[in-house]
Amino acid sequence: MTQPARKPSRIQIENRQRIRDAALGLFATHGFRGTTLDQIAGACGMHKPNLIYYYDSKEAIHIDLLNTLMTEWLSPLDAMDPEGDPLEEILEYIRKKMEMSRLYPRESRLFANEIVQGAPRMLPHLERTLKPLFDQQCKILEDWMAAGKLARMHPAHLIFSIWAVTQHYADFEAQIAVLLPGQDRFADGADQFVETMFRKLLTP
Amino acid sequence: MTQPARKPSRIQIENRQRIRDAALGLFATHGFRGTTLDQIAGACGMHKPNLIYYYDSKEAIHIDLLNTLMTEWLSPLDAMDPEGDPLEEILEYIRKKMEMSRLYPRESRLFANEIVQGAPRMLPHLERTLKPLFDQQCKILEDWMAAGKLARMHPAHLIFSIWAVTQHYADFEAQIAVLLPGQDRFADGADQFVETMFRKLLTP
DNA sequence: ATTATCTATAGATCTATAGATAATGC
DNA sequence: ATTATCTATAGATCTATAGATAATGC
Repeated sequence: MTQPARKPSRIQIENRQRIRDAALGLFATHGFRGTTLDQIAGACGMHKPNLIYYYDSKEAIHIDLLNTLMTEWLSPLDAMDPEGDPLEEILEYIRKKMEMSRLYPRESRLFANEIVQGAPRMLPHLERTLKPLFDQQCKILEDWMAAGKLARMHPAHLIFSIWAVTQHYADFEAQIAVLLPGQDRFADGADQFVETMFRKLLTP
Repeated sequence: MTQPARKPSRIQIENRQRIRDAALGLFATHGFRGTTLDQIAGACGMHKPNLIYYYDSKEAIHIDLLNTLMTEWLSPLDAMDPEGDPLEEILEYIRKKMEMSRLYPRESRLFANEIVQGAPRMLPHLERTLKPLFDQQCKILEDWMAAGKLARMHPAHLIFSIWAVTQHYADFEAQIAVLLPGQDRFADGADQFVETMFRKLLTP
């Protein structure tokens, strides 16, 4: 209710962005309940009540983050072209997913947190937005397989395995850092491994 | 300090078990900070101060859970036999990991929560216990590959991909339930998909 | 006697608000 | 005038303790 109603000013937009940026890192690392307004305020150099001036509540920040996440997260899946070369289309999708793990690990972990905890705030979003896109992509994969252009397998589980492997590098980074110490996790052949793996798997 | 010092009685052992069982589900779903002593007490039918009678603090419950988790989580990795048939050893390991996702999703999610959040309480454990075992298993895989019994690939990333794919079914169950509704996620070919996938990948 | 349970609550922490003060835009 | 920032704090929630009461074991 404290939230401004009219067209947002430049300062409004900038400050809301600053808040989201600070909150993203904290929610991703400590979860929703594990993050306090004090921490967010500290991270973006604002005072606590100022956050509530820009967002109705702590939850409103979280929901705003999840909403923008959902659209950004889906964009590469959207891009698979039924007319393109099947293997290259999928490998390009996988490359994009790996790039997202590298560039946006906070986003990946925020999403992981939300889903591991049963997707309390995102279930409707998954139903309405992800599900149709997912079904459509499964259909494309099935057609490619039926046409003998890809090895036959369960398309849904194929997508799950792509998500699992690519997101693992962002979500389990703390574990990987222990097991492959002193190396850039990505430069060290993760991309190459993943690409080779799926190429072999998908080749008929 | 309230915690009993001497040999634990049967009731001690039982009640501590009840507490752990209740706390496991809650920590796995809501995270450490997202879970309250009230909730744990409610879930195991005890009074709040009674929990502190059996455990020094909320954190002590969490740490106890992570400790037991660490040993149980590692046992299947331990079981790969350098003398066995390479492909069958790995596939058997994968089957065990899938079974663990199916039977112990709470444990998998507790672990995922901890790692996604940077492993604040488990990093030393990972260093001391998981790392040596991991290096040893990488060595075994390398030897098998060098002997031409497995397709050549980066052994560490191979293990990561096995973990990622198998644990995904437990950790992202909420998402999978939306995308493959009305089906038993496991009966519906997940096991078969994963086994076929890695068999193809690993065959030289 | 010792071990376990229960009620009541202290003290810390956390979200959100009230309201005064400062900065900005017409 | 309107928008933004800041101090102080109310009220809720949460961990952990004190201490009285009940149950169990020798």
